[in-house]
Amino acid sequence: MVGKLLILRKFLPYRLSVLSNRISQAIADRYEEKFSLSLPEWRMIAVLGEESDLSAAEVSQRTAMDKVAVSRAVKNLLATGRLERHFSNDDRRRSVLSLSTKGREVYQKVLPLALSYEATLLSSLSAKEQEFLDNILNKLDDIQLHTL
Amino acid sequence: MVGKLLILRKFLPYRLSVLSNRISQAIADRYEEKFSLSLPEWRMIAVLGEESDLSAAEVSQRTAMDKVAVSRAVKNLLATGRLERHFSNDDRRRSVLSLSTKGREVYQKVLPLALSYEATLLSSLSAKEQEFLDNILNKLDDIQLHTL
DNA sequence: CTATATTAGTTTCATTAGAAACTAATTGCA
DNA sequence: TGCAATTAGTTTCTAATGAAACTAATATAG
Repeated sequence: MVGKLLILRKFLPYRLSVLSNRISQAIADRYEEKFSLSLPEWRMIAVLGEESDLSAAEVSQRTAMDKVAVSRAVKNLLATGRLERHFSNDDRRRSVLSLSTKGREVYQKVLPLALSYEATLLSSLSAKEQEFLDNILNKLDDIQLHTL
Repeated sequence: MVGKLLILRKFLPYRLSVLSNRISQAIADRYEEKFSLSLPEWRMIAVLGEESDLSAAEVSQRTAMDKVAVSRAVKNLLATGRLERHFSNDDRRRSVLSLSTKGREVYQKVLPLALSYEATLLSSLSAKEQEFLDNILNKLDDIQLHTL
């Protein structure tokens, strides 16, 4: 009986982790260097650039960040004047978040950087590979890991 | 002139990050719960299960963990009796690491869990998609991010 | 040789991230 | 009403992470 092997560098979870960390780190370094923006802060700017007047919980849902991370990003972005916050009249616990003029400027500057970053990644892939990748990621996203 | 959009949930670096974090977290939870093994410790066990008598630097290279992470994993695995260490006679700075009997037992138990985990992920993909994914990851790995 | 530079690995220190506890506002129900 | 349960968001406390400083061994230049 031959034992099964696990070659770490071919193991899918490991490969995804190493690749993703390398990419995230490279991006985070750039945002930090050029805009003094952490990755959570950048994500927050990204979603609010797409859609305004979200609550912290809605930002949390759209960015996959937990509420603590969102709370800290809000705090920092408010402190640096890139975010505006007021509170809902319906429910005065709910924050209503939007980018300030300064925040929109940052968004407009970071946007091309982010898109060109992604374009560089995708440029190594054929059109067909890009299409496959999109489908593959969708399928992997759907797996219910807790049932394992 | 129409501004470009960045929809976070379709942005490749973001998708990879969320997927990878979800998978890594699920795996880490299992290893922790069943074997009191952190993910860095598990990675170390995985490479030493494949190949014995590596130095810390060699483990670092094979696991993509930095030397501090390796040093801590060594410390913990020694403390729990799952690792053996001696030092090279050629160069008494270099550690020579291998799994203890107990460490090999852990390896043999975790191995099927890891493989079935991966199998679950892959089972959502067709054979063709699996092949594409392998190639795609190889290509993405080769991109030199620092030149951006 | 021997003094300086380099290398392997560890420790320390500062930052980050997450879990749990907390505050304040709202809802539901007796 | 009014009191318990829930929800939104914040703060606090602890653990994980990485950079930089450190120790010990080896290699190299004079």
